[in-house]
Amino acid sequence: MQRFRGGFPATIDAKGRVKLPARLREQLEDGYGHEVFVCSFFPHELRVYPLPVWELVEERLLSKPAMKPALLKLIERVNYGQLLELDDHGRLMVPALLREMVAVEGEVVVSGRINHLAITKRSRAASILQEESLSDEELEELAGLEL
Amino acid sequence: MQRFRGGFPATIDAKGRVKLPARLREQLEDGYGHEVFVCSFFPHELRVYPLPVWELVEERLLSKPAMKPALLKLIERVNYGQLLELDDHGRLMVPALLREMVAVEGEVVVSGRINHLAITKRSRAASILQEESLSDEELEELAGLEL
DNA sequence: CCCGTTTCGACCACTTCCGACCACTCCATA
DNA sequence: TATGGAGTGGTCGGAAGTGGTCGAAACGGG
Repeated sequence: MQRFRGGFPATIDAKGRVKLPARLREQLEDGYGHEVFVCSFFPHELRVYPLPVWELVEERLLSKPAMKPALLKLIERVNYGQLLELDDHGRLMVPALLREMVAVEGEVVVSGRINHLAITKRSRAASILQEESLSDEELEELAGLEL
Repeated sequence: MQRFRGGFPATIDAKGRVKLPARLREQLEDGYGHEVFVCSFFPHELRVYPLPVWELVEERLLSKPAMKPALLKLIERVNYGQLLELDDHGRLMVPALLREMVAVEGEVVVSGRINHLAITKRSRAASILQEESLSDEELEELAGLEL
């Protein structure tokens, strides 16, 4: 199974178009075709799932027996997602509704996350990478991971 | 399993290219080929993993059951990494995004760290080597190590 | 129902970037 | 001094990214 890896810069223009970086687009189109499902789990990012992958994720979401509040919130968000196609330049046209709900526009980073792509504001990525080192407790957690 | 050992000077030129020191490059290419994954765990350094090694590390990172905050931060950082190839001179082209986000440029040190290479600013390496002696507590920790 | 406004997909043109290639210097060794 | 490996710097063309126009379709109000 093809894994998405790597973070690349991109921009969302005034019309809401995002050009997926070539490296990620290759991985996407070779493995799954050019249909994707775009949605948001969290306010700071958009997620782009290849359609076949999304169908599995959706299955898993809906099959959960107990409708815990967190799950309900998630499903409500997902319902505002969109099934989209890449145009011939590999661009996604993100509908106005999604753009409004998720505050991503202008300079963004598109990053591979194993089974989907994430679109986040570049400023957010920068602040995460530049964040000062982890606390002692956090370092403790990572001990034994053999990184 | 090939272990990386040794610290060597290198420079990152204006285009973001780093020539891996020959000694380390031999160890890398002989053992694993010329595909690498470059990412940042901490703001002051880049890490270069041979692809086969990275796949193991990634597995270990993702398989941790409890998503502790420190782990989440780490994974988010890793998502901005890049899959790269060495050019025919053994140089890595570090993408602008990573260069911006991790403050490494100009004079650096490339050092072997068992299973990966680290790229840090040379000034940082220098200050560590010149650092004043350890505190009493720190010396205490080291007792019995037979160094 | 009709028309003005908005939205979106297709198409086109320009700019930027980066990866491949080449040229040169600096040492160490013979 | 000749030679080869290592490190450094630059160029150049094709690919990738960016920005715009135009027309069809969708929508809402009168």
